[in-house]
Amino acid sequence: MAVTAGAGGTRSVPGSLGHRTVSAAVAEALRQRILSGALAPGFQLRQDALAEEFGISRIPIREALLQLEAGGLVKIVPHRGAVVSGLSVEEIEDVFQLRVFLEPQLLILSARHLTPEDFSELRSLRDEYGAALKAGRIELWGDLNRRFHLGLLRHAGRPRSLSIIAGLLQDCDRPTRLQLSVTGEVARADMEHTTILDLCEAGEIVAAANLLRVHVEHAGHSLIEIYRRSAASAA
Amino acid sequence: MAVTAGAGGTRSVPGSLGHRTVSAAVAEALRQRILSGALAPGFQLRQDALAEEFGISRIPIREALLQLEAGGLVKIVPHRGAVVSGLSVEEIEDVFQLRVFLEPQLLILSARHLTPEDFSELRSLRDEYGAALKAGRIELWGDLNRRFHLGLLRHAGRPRSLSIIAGLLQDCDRPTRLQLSVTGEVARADMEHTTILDLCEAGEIVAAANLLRVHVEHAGHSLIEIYRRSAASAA
DNA sequence: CGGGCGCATATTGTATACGACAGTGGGCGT
DNA sequence: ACGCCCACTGTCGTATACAATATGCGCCCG
Repeated sequence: MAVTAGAGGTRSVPGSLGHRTVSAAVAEALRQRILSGALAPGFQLRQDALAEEFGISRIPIREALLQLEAGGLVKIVPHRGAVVSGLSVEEIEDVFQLRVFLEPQLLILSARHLTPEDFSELRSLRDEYGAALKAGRIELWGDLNRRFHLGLLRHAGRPRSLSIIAGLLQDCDRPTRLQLSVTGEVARADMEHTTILDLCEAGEIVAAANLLRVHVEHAGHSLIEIYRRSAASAA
Repeated sequence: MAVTAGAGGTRSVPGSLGHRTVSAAVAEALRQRILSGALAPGFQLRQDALAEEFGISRIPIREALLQLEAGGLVKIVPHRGAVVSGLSVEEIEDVFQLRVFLEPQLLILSARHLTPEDFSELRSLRDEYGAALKAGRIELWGDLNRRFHLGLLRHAGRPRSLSIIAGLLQDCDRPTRLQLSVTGEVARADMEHTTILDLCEAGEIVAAANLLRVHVEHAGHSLIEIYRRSAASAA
């Protein structure tokens, strides 16, 4: 369909991109905007405006918003529209506490089943992460971090836990990115990732799990510390 | 809207019900059907058929399906429709391990903040539960159990954990209901609920948390035991 | 002069209609 | 005879059009 509408004007729906449906593409685009902070928490998303901007009708917009609501990125109130949802300090603390408990546990289950291919993939993710760090490509950081963590835990045989962690990682990502002047933290994370990987490959699974726990704990404390100072936004 | 279409036939959308939109009502109706087992895992949901059955157009159906996919009840494949998703034994084990881990922890945080009103509400839920048990109203069981558990944990100050547990409880519900000839288990659960409530009210928080852990553990083991025997369905 | 009611408007929710994709069966070529 | 290509069919995805609902403002009444 897409490109018949020359009328639409200024737009850029990446139908060319790998997505199979327009609504999925829009969902992805909006997700990026929200995670990147371009759309601040509390911002109201109006269907008409989005539809016009993307040069499409409101139906795919609505379905995209539904998908985002599933991921907790927006909140939809019937007849009143969708607003970008933010996380309170309380919620962030909760998210990190869950990660601290769940991730090491899964790593212990998963580590012994990591294959050489897994290690190679994880190393390449870590390399990309380091490269993104050096290049200052902040917008890549969250996704790479997420894929790294999930890759580590992939073989734990706990599918539900894994999908929960995926959600937690995504929710960590946004507030983290907002206060990302702390590149020191990211560099530290990079080093810790490497060490965790080495420990896993060496069979030092418990040590790896402990380091992972510390790694997440530290990231959480650091983020909450920063978050508390700029006590402005609310949910 | 709705009722202009007398043509539809077997109408059942309860617009009278508290729902504010049709799609939400449809989502709820389908959720009930799936959780009650009326729609078996693997069943393909065709939008046309559902639209005709409810006497509405496909749009609210689509949005309802999106919402269900968010809750993990169905899986949507682009251009190929939605199928009811089932849980593998592996997933059920995971769900119960998560509950065993999370619920006692939250109870310890929540118990001391339960108000007299909370206790009164929880007792009345427990009473309803017992009444449903005696009356054999199986379809009420899951919802009451869910509300009871969530009510206990309400004041833990861990919003994200709470919503995760809500999802876990929902996912427990369906497989549990399928094999519900084990009324003995339900009766046992009823007694344990009462004891947990008493312990909380008496301030024996740790004891309550321990009993809650045992309660969930037992329910999990029992369900998995049964589930393994009738090893038929898959995800 | 203040408070409650009703209309106007903006936005969302739903219906209908059309175009597009995946799966399938028959016809054709080799 | 076997395999490939093409048109067909069923279903989904999206566009357009209409109806319903929430909000803000002005007006009437107390």
